[in-house]
Amino acid sequence: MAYDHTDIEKKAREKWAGLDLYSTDLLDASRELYYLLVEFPYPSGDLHIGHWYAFAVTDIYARLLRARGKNVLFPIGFDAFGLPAENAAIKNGVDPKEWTYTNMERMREQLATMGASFDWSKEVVTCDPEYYHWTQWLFVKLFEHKLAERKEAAVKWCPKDQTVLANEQVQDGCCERCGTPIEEKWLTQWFFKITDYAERLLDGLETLPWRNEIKDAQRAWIGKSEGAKLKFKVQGVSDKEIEVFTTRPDTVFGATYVVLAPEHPLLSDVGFTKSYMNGEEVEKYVKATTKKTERERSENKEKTGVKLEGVVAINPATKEEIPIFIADYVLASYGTGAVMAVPAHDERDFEFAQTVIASETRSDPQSFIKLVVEPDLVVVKSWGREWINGKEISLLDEIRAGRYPYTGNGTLVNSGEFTGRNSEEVKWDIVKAAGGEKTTQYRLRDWLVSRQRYWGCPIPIAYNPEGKPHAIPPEHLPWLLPTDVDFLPKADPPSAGTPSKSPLASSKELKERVTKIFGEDWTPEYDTLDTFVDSSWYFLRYLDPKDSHNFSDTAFMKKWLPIDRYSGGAEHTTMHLLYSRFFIKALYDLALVPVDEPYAERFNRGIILGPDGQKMSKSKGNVVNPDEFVQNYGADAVRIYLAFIGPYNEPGSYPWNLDGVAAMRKFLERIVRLAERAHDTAEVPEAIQQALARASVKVVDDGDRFKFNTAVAALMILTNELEAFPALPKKALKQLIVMLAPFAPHLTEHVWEKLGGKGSVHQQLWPAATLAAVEEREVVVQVNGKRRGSLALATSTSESDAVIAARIIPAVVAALGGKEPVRVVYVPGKVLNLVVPR
RNA sequence: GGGCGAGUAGCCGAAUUGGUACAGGCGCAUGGCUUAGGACCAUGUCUCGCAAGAGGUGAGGGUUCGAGUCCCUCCUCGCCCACCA
Repeated sequence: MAYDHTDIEKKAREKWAGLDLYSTDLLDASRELYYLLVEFPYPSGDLHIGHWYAFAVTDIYARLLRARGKNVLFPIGFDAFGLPAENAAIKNGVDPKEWTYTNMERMREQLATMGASFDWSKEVVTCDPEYYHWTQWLFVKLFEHKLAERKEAAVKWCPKDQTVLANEQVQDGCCERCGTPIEEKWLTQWFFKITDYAERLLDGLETLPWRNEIKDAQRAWIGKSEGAKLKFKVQGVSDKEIEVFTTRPDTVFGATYVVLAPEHPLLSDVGFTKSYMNGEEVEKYVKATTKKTERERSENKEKTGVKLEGVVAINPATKEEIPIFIADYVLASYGTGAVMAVPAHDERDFEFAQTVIASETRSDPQSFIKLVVEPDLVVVKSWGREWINGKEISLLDEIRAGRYPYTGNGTLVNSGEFTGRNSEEVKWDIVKAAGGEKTTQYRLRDWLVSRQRYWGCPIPIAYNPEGKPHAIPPEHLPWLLPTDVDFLPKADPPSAGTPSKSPLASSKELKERVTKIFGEDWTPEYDTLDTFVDSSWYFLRYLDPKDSHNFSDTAFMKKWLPIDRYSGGAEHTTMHLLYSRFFIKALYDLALVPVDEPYAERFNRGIILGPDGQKMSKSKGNVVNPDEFVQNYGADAVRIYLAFIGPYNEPGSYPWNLDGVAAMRKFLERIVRLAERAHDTAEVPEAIQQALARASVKVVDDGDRFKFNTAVAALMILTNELEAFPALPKKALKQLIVMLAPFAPHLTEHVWEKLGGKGSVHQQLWPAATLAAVEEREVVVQVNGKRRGSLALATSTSESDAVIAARIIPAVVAALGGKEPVRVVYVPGKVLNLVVPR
């Protein structure tokens, strides 16, 4: 029986299609329901190794679950809006829609060659009006409940893609998509109020059984910090005050100046700007910093800033007059965009005092360093010595001399009535005394969802003549993406208050549509939605993608949610995963979905490296093309290899071994040969039954843990064991084939037929594992923890009987050296340790 | 700089709760079969040792009858965040 994989795979797929094997009957509750989700792909055009790793391996689990009698929903679709389609349009003049749909067609065919058992009848395509109709409907719901709102804020801008980006989409100060250094702008944009849910997003993590890496990454991203808002009155301009956020209000007595971010709103407040004399210099600095990319701002270690001349703020604790600066080390987008500077107790403020203050005020920077917290002597004792400038000096002396910022807690000094108290203990009393209020800040920013791009879901909003946004009424949804549009991005970035330069602004049809519905002087929203909005709810739509009355079916949602297991990439931890958790929580509050966490389990898979152990990249020339291997060795060999390459339950990185797929091919060929010599014997020998049962249990356990590497190893061991039997019953071999079927769906279908199996191998139930209660197990006998022999003992053997048996072993007798054990440690079935005095 | 994770053979990796360290695969070696084979089969493959045995999971220490697994210090690598007040 030759193994012609091309022919075998083609025939197997035709057979499955004929039997309609993978359509899920959502109403069939006679079996246990299981919703297995894998992140849907972007239709980039070609299936690469990452796609195979994502879909083929998750498919193994879908098939395992079905074999175990579960009613499995394993859907697929396309995250089809997005920048690459539009960029292709700009570059090659093709219609983004055509580009996208052509790619999807190709990818459907390619996905089929994997042997993936997706239920295509529930396919979801986010750029179909039937889908984005409901994205828009959900947007309107959020808008009506003030969870979607327009506001002015410091936002990230990509000068190449000509669009704003969400905070999460900036990596290393660069645009996630194109790598261009991003700029910060102050703009009016649409936001989802994810910060309202910060606390609940944190709470929800407590009960989720996800791996800690994922939960910790989300916690870090949300970045909760407890602190206080304090108000610094501006002297001379009575109604102005500068509000700062600090996590260390206990150091307020040491605040010797205040710093505003260059984008701080006060700097565009006429009442305030006329209060200082060096307006020109300030404006120059502001302009210079806003021009800088975020990367330039953070890479430049040297701090810069300008003092506002002729105006001072009042420290609310000391009532002293202190200078005001602007400096770009203060972020406009965090806290209040202003900080109180305590150079004695904050490294950044200390550095600023050493450099900028020295040059800006012509006074001794030391006069700004006011010690208010002294390290407790206990602390100093344990780490109190440091080498500074090559000399060993008491750190306490350095701190007292103002030559070293001390950022820990300790005893307050120079702090009025609080002097002598513990800084941590009186922190909140100081807030009260200074007239401030306790607040919690989050690193998480509201989710910016507007994009100045064409190929996205149109935001279903129109503006009245006063510029107030109104939702497009439901009867006009889907709010279609116009086609009479010039995609080319406009050169100038938008600025606050100016009309949008988005591609949609060039559509006459869109404007006419708005005029017709709302009247003259009304204008459409020209921005489109971030594609992460599309993907925040797609898994709800899978339940009934053709429903034209609802975004999803309530009865189905009650049955099938939450998703049992979600398989995806680690790169989505702080983006998609966080966004969709927020989205579901918001919809839960609006009573639209029955659960407030979407995913019961989440598994982040790893990545496949090139054969050289480096990340695959065209420039390194180490890209592995899966098609080549599929052609030479078959899809099944590639599937098994990917399952075998490493544990799927942790986001490690695994180098592609050039001989690996060939090895799996050899394994499959051994299976074929094994099938050829199987007999119609009626009885399956006990030893074979046990080998089958061991594999059956192991594969199920490992599968549930997403450890397909050891599951494959178990099947290899089983194959080795079966090969050793001269007479192989077909019955036994069929069980091996059923267990191998999830991994190698095509070949096993072929072999199943050859063995005379009925129907499809994929309709067979998992072999019941009747592991004989093993009476005897090998027990290791140790003397003082050293292995001295072993015994085959029933698990029911008592400790004293075990000791008697052990004391007959010569090596044990020798090791005991005539001494009596003073202690015996006996773990039945595992170990017997005799402890003697040394 | 901060957070998280990981270091086991020539390579990828096994080792559910602390209980025989290195399963399975690759690679390599020897032999068989063969006109030949990069096919297939068999055997071997952590180190030292003829053997009995001893040592061995990045380094050092600790807890324990017993540590790859737990604790402390350090080193290296990876990922994420990064002037977040």
